[in-house]
Amino acid sequence: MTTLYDVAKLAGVSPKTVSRVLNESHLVAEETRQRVLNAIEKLDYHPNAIAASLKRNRANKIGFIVPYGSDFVFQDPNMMEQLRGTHDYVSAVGFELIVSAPLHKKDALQEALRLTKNRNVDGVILYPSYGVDQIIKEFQAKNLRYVTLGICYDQQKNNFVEVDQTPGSYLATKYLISLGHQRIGLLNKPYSFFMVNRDDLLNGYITALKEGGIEYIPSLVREGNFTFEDGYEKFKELIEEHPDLTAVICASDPMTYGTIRAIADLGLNNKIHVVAGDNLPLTQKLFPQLSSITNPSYEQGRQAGKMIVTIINEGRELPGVTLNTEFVIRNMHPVVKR
Amino acid sequence: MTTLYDVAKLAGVSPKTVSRVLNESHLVAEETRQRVLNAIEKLDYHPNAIAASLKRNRANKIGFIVPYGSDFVFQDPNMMEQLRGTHDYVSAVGFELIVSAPLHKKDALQEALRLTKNRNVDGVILYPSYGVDQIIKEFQAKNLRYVTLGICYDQQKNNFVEVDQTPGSYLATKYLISLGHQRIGLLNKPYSFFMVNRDDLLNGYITALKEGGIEYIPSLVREGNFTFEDGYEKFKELIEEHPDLTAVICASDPMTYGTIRAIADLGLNNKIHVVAGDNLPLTQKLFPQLSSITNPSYEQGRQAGKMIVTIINEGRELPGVTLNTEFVIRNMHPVVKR
DNA sequence: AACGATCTTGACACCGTTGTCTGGAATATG
DNA sequence: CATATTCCAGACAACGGTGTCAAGATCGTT
Repeated sequence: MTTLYDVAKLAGVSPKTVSRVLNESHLVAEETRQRVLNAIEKLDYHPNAIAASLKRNRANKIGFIVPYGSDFVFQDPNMMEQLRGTHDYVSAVGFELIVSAPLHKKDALQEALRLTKNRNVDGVILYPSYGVDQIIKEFQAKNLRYVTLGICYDQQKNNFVEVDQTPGSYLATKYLISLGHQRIGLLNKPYSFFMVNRDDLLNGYITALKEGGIEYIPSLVREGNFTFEDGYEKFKELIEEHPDLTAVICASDPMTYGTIRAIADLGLNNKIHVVAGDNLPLTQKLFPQLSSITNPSYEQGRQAGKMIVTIINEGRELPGVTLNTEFVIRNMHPVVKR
Repeated sequence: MTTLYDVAKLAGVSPKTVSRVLNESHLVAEETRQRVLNAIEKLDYHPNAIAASLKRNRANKIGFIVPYGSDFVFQDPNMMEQLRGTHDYVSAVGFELIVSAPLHKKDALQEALRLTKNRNVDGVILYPSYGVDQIIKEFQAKNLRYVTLGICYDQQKNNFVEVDQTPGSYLATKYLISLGHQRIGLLNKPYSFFMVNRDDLLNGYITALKEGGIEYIPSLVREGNFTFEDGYEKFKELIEEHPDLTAVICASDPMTYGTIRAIADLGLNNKIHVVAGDNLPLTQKLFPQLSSITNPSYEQGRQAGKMIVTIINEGRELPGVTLNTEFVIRNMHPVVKR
C-alpha cells in the first residue's frame, strides 16, 4: 500500500507536510498543498487510520454495548431506534460505531471494559441492565469514558441520558379517564430492574388517578421486562384478576404487541382500550389507531452519542440530560365501556 | 496507561516475551509465563489493540455497509436479522462489527471503500442496492476484501451469499392452490433493483401455477421495494385490478404488514389469505396465524460473516454460497374463497 | 538597513506493539 | 564426549502516521 512517504516523495516535500495537508491545511502554502493533493490523487493514497490512531491515542470509535444476547439487541425495535440515533450522530462527526452484544450475557460488561481499556473504542454507551451500576464504578475509578442510556444510576451525577416518563403516563391516564374508563391497567417497566429509586411511569399514573378521583389499586399494575412475551402474560394475569378492566397502558411497544395478541386470543377485540408505550414508527404503521405515550428513543440515542463524543473531546464528565415523554391521541380507537 | 514495557520490567523479562505470552504462549516456559501473567494482573494491563493492529496490518474489524439511510437500516427487521447473524459469527471469532449506514445515500459505497482502504476494517459486507455491482469492481481491482449479501452479481464468481427463493414461492403457491385458490397475487421483490438476470420468486410462483393448471396473469404480480409502504400500495393496486383475488404472497415481512393493513383498511379482514415473506420472529408473534415463506436471514448474515472472515484470514476469494427458502404452514389462517 | 514577527517547512523522535534474527541453555543423537 | 537439535528469550527494527522543536524565507516596521 502507498504511504505518506510515497506521497511526500512524489510531491517533493517532507512527510510532515503531507500530514499537514491531511489535517491542518491552513499551515501550508496553497501551491504546496495543491502539489500534495495531486500526488495523493495520483497515487490513490488513503491514510492509515490505525497509525494515526496510535499516535493520537484516539480510535475514533464509539462502542454501543448491550448487555443482552443479540436476539434482544437486534430484535427490540425500541433499542434499534436508540442505536439509530447514536449512529446518526457519531457518524456525522467522524466516529465509527461498534455494536457489541455479548455472546454470553455475564461477560457483557467486562466486554465493555475490555473494549475501552484496549483502546478499541474511545468510550462506550451502556444500555441499562443488571450490573451496569456496578460496572460504571469501574469506569469512574479508571477515569474511562462512558454514558449510560435511558437511566441515571444512584451514584451518577453525570454522563447519563434519562427519560422522565411521568408526563406521558400522566396524560395517558388522564385521557383514558376523560373517556370514562375506571379500571385502567398499567403494564409497567420493571422497577427492580433499574436499581434506582424512581418509578416515573407509575407516579404519573397514580397522580392522574388521584386527580380523577379514582382509587389506585396496586394489583392493576404489573411489571414486565419490555418484551412481547411479558406483555402477553402480564395482560392475561391482569384481565383474569380484573375482568372489569377496560383500558391498559403499556410501558413499551413490544409489550403493546403482546397485549394486543392476548386480547385477540381471548376474544376481547375492541373491548379494551390499549395505549402503546413508545410510539415507534413500526407501531404507527401496524396499529395506526393506537394512542401512544411517546418515548424519545431516537433522540435518546442521539443525545447519548453527542454526550459521549463531547466527553471524549473535552476530556471531562458532562451533566446528565433528561428527556420527556408526551402523549399522542389517535382517535380512531374505538371507545368501549363495559 | 501501562504498557508492555511496564509488564516486562515488573516480570523481569523482555517486552517480546510478554508479547509472546499474550499471543503464542507455547514458545515460553511455563514458569516465565506465570511470572508475566502475574505482572499483567498486578498492573491491570490491557494490550493496546491499535498498536498491535498497526504492526500486524489487521484491524480485526468487519464493516457492515448498508447503502440506505439509517431509517431503513435500523428499522427493517429483516436486515436486522442479517446483521444479527453477522454480529454473532464475527464476534465469536474475535472481530468487532462496525455498522455503517451513510448519512447521504450517494456516499454509501464510497464510504465502504474508504473504510476498507484506510484500514478501519479488514473487509466489508455489502448489502444489495443500486451501484453495488459497480463498486465491487473497485474492490476486485484493488484486491480488497468484500462479500455481497443476499445476491450474486453478474460479474461475480465468488464472495457472495445468495438466497434461492424458488422453493419457497413454489411451495407457497402450491399450498394456496391446494386450498382451492385460483387468483393468487404476488407482491414480488423489485426485479430491476438487483440488476441481475434472475427472478427466482416469480419462477417458483409460475411453475406452481403451471403445474396447477392455472393461467399466469402478469398483472397479478407487482414489484415492491420490501417496505411496508410498498406492500400497502401494491396490494391496493392489486385488489383494485383483481377484485376476485383471494390470496397473496408477499416477498418480505414489512410488505406483509403493509398488505395486512391495507386489507384491514379495505374491510377485507378474513377475506384474503396472506402468505408472509420472511418468517421473522416478530411476525410469528404479531401474526401467528400466517403461513410463511422462510427467508434464512439470520443464516445469511452468519454465512456472510463467516465468509468475510475466512477471506481475510486466508487471503483469497471464496466460492459463493446459495441458501434455500422453505415454506411453513400455519393452519390457523382462515381459508375463505369468494 | 537592521530587526522582529509571521509564514512555511523539515528533522527527528515517538506512539505500543510484533516480526526477524540471533544466541545461549537444555536436550537428544551418534 | 562432540555435535546436532530443540527450546527459550532478548535485541533491534519496523508498522505509518503525528507532535515538538527548530530554522529558513518572507514580510513589515522603524
